[in-house]
Amino acid sequence: MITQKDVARLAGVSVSTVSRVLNESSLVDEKTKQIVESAIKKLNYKPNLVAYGLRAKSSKLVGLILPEMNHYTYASFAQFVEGSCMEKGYSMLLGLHHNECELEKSLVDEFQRRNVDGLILCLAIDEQNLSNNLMEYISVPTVMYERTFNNNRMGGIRFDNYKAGKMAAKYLAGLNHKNIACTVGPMGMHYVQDRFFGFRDELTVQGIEIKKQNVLECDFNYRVPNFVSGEDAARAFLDGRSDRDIPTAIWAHNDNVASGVIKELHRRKIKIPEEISVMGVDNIGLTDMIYPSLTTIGQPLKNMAEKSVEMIMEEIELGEEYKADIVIMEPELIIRESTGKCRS
Amino acid sequence: MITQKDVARLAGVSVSTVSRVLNESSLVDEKTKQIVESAIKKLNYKPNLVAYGLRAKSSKLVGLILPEMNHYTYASFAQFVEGSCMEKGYSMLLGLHHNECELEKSLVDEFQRRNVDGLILCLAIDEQNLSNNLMEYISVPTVMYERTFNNNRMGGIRFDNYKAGKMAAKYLAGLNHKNIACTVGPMGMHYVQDRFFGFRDELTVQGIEIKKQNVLECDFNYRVPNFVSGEDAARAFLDGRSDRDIPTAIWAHNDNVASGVIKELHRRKIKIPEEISVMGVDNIGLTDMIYPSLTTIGQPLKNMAEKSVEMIMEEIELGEEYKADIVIMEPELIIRESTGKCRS
DNA sequence: CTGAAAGCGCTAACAC
DNA sequence: GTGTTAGCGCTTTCAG
Repeated sequence: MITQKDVARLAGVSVSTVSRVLNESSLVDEKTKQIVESAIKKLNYKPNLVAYGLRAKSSKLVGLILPEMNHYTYASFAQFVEGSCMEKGYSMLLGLHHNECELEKSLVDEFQRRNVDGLILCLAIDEQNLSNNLMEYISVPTVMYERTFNNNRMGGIRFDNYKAGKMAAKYLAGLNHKNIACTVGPMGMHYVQDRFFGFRDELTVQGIEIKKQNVLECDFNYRVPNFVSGEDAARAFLDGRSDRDIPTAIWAHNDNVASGVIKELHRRKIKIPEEISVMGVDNIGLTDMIYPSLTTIGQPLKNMAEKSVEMIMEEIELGEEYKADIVIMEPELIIRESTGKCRS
Repeated sequence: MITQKDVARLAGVSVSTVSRVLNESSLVDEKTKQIVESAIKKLNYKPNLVAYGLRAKSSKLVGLILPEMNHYTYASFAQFVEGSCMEKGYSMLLGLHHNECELEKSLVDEFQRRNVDGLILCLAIDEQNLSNNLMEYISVPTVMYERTFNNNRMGGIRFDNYKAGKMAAKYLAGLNHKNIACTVGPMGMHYVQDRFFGFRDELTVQGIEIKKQNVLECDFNYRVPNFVSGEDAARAFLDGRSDRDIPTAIWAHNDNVASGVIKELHRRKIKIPEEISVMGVDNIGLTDMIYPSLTTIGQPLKNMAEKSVEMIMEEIELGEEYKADIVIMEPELIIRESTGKCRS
């Protein structure tokens, strides 16, 4: 390993001069600067970031903690976070907690022991369960992703799930659908609730009532893949019903579930969207790859990732002055082929 | 931040004693050990890993460098690598180079400056272009993922692409298909070549000749999504052909492309697999979510990830003694709904 | 068995 | 302007 010492020796100066050149603390003679710089180049010296971090008490490291990576939204979010960090001269540590609190805690610990400058965190559990527990462990600037809560100490960023639900309902109502079904995840999760309440409220505004048997809570327990829940849901909405009772539109609370719905409809040779319109939320990569391509409400993942990193940077900069804020990002209606006018 | 100093003060011992307790270098009296341990607990002291790393010249950090995260195989591989690292007490830095050599180089640089103990690297470019360039920059234990090459300095791990091609061909031939089409990526990439050569060679073994117009090189340039290439390919295999000329089976060189093929077939109301069988490679999450679910040749991503980390650990341990090895992992035939017996 | 001291590679006061 | 010195939090000789 080449160190400042080596450079200093070659250039015939002291290490602090080398340091000064590197940090552009202008108080260095142009001539010595040149000499040092050529020595740096000759030795191909690169400052060691561990030592820098120890001394400067800043690691230039951001820790990103997510549930998993097998899910498009997380993978994509991670990709954008990485990009933003890189751009700002930070590297990204990635940890996955698989929705296990123990793992989550040890990741937080580990990352803090690595002096991360900031943490972007998507909690394993609902905000209720956590507040007392994990919160005290965290002593670095943190942005909560997706599961936010107000503690005016940590920033948060999330998607406007309520509005997403409303947009979906409005769009389907605008296509003249009256008999509408939907899936929901476990209502314990805020974001799940929000999506559903938005959907229901907007239907009410539109003068549409959603029948109880047309709302299906999926067994969203991480043991059954989402799309299988979708297949089950489609079955529930179709089996043993008279034609009049069959919904003309199905809104799934996420795209994975929607893909399962579509799969089951294909299996039954039901035409999409001619007979039944299908819609999701998230705008994952899959939406364009299936037939028919899926109409959905998109999350602005890139913006959310960039904003998260910006918030972290701001928090790092301001320190105590920082005032925690929860940023809620706008959903976007993305119309593809899986939805159409109601024909009955 | 709580440091050893604080613990030492509280326990009434020296920092070196604290360090000894932490590192279990047994030469410490049971009684003082107890005192120190209770002080540690009381203060909730956690050793700082940056300082440890600087001193020990081991960061307990593995750097994973991949092209991107929007692709299922990479996301999944990353997930498994993270899990393996975690298990072994390592954290994972993640970097994405988006197939840009410049970015790749700066990631390697950056990670090395962070004293990563090892690197798992999926190159941005084909091995040819790189050897002179990047190789010299890398001075830590490295495992090449997916794009391997023999330089007996770095380990490598990849999927047996040739065999994957063979397995696909054998399976389709076994279903009695004779008129078979396939897609290929840019033949400059070894792994693309391997898949195709395996496919072609096995067809020859089976006494089947693949017509030139039934091999379509996709414009696999990262500007067009894979699945769009698949749609284009399907069109090319179908348009302006007499019924006799239309293939009864299409093998795509990856699952994303296969999904595009399926999409286009749906659009034309062609029954899968009754009229045309479709098959892919990789076994990405999508394969189960589309209709019909996709028969494919699976990569053992979990094994590959675990093996990569093991190789890194071995290399770290053995140092100069380490003998670089290229490990080639077995493909697995996964039969789903998109393929069936030839009916013509 | 334990404490004191040196040093990992770097930066920042403080002299000169 | 530049060199000297101290110190970030830790481990590891070396004495005792």
